[in-house]
Amino acid sequence: MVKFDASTSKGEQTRNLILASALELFRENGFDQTTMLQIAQRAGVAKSAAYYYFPSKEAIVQAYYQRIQDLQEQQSEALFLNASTLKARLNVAMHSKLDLVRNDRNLLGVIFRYSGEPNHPLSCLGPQTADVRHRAMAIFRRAIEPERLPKDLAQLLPLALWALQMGLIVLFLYDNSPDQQRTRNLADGALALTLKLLVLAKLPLLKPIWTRVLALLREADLLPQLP
Amino acid sequence: MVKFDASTSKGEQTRNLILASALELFRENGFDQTTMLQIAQRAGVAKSAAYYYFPSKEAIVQAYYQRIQDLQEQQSEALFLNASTLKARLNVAMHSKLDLVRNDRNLLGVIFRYSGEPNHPLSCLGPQTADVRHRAMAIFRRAIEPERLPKDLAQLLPLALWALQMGLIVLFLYDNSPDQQRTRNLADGALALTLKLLVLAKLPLLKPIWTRVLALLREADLLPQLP
DNA sequence: GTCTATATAGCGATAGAC
DNA sequence: GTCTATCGCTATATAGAC
Repeated sequence: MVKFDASTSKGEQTRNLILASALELFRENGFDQTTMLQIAQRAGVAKSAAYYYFPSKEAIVQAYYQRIQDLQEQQSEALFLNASTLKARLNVAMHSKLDLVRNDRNLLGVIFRYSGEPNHPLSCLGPQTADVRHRAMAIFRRAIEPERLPKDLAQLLPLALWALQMGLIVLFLYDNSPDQQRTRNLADGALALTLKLLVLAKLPLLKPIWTRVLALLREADLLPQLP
Repeated sequence: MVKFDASTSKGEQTRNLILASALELFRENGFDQTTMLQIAQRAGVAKSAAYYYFPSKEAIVQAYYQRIQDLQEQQSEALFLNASTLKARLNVAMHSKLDLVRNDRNLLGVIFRYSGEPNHPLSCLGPQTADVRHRAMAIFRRAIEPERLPKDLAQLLPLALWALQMGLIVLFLYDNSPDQQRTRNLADGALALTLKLLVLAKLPLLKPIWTRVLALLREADLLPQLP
């Protein structure tokens, strides 16, 4: 039977407790240095209880990342209200994610562990994580929604901006400049350039280039075919 | 004292034996299903001997990847001799790597495991793997060498093409079309587009775009500063 | 459905042989 | 420098309690 208040059911509470304990320990001692036993002990449960809720230590980080995505959805929705230009909205969509993970750069890298293994359930590019991936793209879709863009660009942009964001997150993890300012500047510059390219895209000289890019991506099955 | 014939010294032989045994087992049973004990047993040594030569199971895959890089250097050098156009040379540089890993797609994904962890010795973007990374870029540098390209483009292209190659390799791992033809076509299309953009780059309309891209990458410390 | 106690197998470290 | 024997610790599976 479905619980009415699943968010605070007994199981959900225990799960949250384990997640919170794990994040504390990860932040204190690092991911690899933390053991499942420590996590369970801090949460006051048996080790096997932790495995009941999370199939692996890495799965805890995946749960953390889903929570980040929840938060980004809430925050960006609020920030969009005060963002009147496309530029402002793209900046919100791009930077709000970086803002949320700013203090967890050590932790976040674990998300990428199985990116080269298509069959692993935690592959950040695999079918099992499609939900959080599509939700991240949806935020970019919301950002460009008010504009009157051609259909194919409206289709391409969320994917392209999501890919840019993933790349920037990786750079963010490697960035040792103060407050990762280098990555922030690159994000700003890349978005400004995107806007410039959107304008130039209409010119007859560049139109065939755009057409080719879109055709290529469709052939590679990276974009859904147009109806 | 330095050995004269290091490639066939006792240690090197054992190391090669362990590497070969590991690759056999990885291909037979998969990376995760294979244990260090199995590897050592097939090589006829103690488990701790395997750990003497390779600090971890993942490090064996890294050694495999370095060997692939060796082979690509030899092969591309030979193939360059018959490649007279820039297009042909770029195709050699891009496809020869894919050709070499074609049958090890399960294995290869492991090299991306620590891509989000800058301090891990096996991070494919970290300082400890810079050598193989720079060697991969050098092949693209050799491919464009005969052309008379402006200095900044000659600097940008090896990095950009290497990044493209890394992306294509990931796609290659996820590509379930026959012989990964989808990825091959995307590689061809992306290279053709690159050539087109090189031509258009000289136009006054696009010159400022190029300048901006280069400035952005320099600011982000992704390209070495010009003298 | 939620959780525990127990068991196993593998990683990786260490001390030391040759 | 090359390699072995051994050991502690951890991840994770399983059987079953409530």
